[in-house]
Amino acid sequence: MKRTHYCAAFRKENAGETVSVCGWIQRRRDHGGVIFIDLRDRSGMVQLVFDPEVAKEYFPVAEKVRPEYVLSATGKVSLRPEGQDNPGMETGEIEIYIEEVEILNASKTPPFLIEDDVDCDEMIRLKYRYLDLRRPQLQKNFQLRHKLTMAMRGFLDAKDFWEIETPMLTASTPEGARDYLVPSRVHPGNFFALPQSPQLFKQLLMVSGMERYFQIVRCFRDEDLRADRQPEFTQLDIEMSFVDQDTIMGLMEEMMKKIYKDLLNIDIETPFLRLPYDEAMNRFGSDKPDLRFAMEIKDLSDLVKDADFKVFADVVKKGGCVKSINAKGCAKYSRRDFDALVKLAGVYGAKGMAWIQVEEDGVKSPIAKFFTEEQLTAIVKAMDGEVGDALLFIADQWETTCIVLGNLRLEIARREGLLDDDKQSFLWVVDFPMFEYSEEEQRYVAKHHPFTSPKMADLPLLAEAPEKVRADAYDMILNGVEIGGGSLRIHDGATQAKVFELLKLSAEEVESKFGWFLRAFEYGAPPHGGLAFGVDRMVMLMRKCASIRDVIAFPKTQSATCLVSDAPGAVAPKQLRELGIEVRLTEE
RNA sequence: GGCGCAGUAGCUCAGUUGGUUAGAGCGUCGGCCUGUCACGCCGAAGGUCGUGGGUUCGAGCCCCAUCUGCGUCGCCA
Repeated sequence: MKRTHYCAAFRKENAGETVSVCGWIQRRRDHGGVIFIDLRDRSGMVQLVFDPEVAKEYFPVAEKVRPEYVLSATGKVSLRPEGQDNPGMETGEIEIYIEEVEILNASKTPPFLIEDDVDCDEMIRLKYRYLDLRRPQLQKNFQLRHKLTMAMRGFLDAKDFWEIETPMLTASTPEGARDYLVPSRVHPGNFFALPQSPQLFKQLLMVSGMERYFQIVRCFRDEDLRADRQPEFTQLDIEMSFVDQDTIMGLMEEMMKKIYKDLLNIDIETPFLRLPYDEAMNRFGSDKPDLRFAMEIKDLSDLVKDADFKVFADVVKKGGCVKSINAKGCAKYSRRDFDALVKLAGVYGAKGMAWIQVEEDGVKSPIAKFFTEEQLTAIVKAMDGEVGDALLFIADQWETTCIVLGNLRLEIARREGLLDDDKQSFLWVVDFPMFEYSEEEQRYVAKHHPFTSPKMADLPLLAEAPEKVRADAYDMILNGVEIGGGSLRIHDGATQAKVFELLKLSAEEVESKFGWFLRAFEYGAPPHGGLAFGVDRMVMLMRKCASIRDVIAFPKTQSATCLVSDAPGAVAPKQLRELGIEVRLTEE
């Protein structure tokens, strides 16, 4: 078997060369006397010509082969006859007159065509993933993914980082996502957990004096899946000693700038905008705002608190707020459209949604009758409402109001085509709250993780007003997607103890769950911090993929199964006996 | 766990008010064809209508349950 070139390597300059190519048959066009075969490999396609006068003994081979057969072919690159160029093909100016061909393997008829525009049920694509992956679009996704991780390694190596591996079989820790567990045969009844992230180990590496660490690492979280969430996913995990927040963020901006330039030839502006969490929520209704478009949220509580509209007035009285967005040009929406938006608001917890359509002859609104002319004019003015706009209102507790409007803002943007795929809107969201109160658990829980450092300035608030304590935490956002996040870490035992106390973790619990980790901090832990990027999400954004499954070679379905291997599956009774495990399925 | 969409030939889909033998395009198979590139022409094969139950003289279609895939809320320190 010979191979001198990739299929897509040929241009008219190659005419006259004798070459050998290998690949899969894309399509065969049999004209009786002459047969054309499009041969595909990783690089693209080239047209092979079987002419009985050139290689008579191989003509029967060309008659026999079918799509996805694997061939090795040798022949002479030739300019195509006058007028026979195919401008839609990279190699459309030439073709290869085959002198010799070998069938390296036959193929069953594939269940679907191997083409970019296959319109095929994803279940079948996932079952035959190895065929789906032959499609050029998916191959490009993995080529870029490779280039991305290579670029990350190159950049970080140049900045004195060391790539160090951490355990996959590790300890289950409370807080955070549900763990994937691995039973121990040697210690029946005991379990490892697969890492949700290498968080604790990378901090130990800082105690170890590694100073600058990174790892491109698989992480596991046993939670429900989404279009951008898989139970196993890849992080670029980074940690540094002796740095402040600005140093970390500046370095990461430099990395993103280089990656986008080198891989996509896109220039991105640095430094990125730094938006405090409160401001992100107030102006955009999200802790990962999409800043490719404006449509900012405005607070109208003061304007409406004395109006006759009880719904608004009561919410404000109870400490909530009334906020609004201006959906430019959406006054044209039908009652049906507004009802759909109300329904959407309900999904995110709103009890209702009010709206005002600003029209030539005044405002039109189901709630107009509750307001005076002056009040309506003031509201429209406050929202910069012009004829043709629709103002959407939500009245609720602060967080709900923000989140609902944030999602309405995105929905309007989608409907109105405001989301430009070619725009890269990077920013940092900073100053996250350290804790949030969990109604379910009746206690405060860490919003990031319990090793995140509170802001020094907010330390006095730790005891009396934990919800007001901000953390030295930061998320990198691109086009409304959280692509990375991290924090400075607590490196002194006293602060860490206070945080655990606030999280209502008893000394015994802390000792049993984190004792092994905290002990390290008694031996001279340097100040340190870091962050982690979602590699899959970055590839998605760079390749404009709608699904994270398109950037993972063998992804799981929404119910966390693998359709290629049929995992998870039952195991032999012997395996369970060795592990001391008995399976008892509860019948519902 | 909740809400929503989908499941009919290998693939993508159509299928009327519940009524004889469930159709089309692509693909596949066979034949013809020396310049196609989604080649063309002629012919053929190919179906548990996701699964189970119910209503009915009769169900692809109506009802109930269930499975699978996708989206989403909860969840994801």
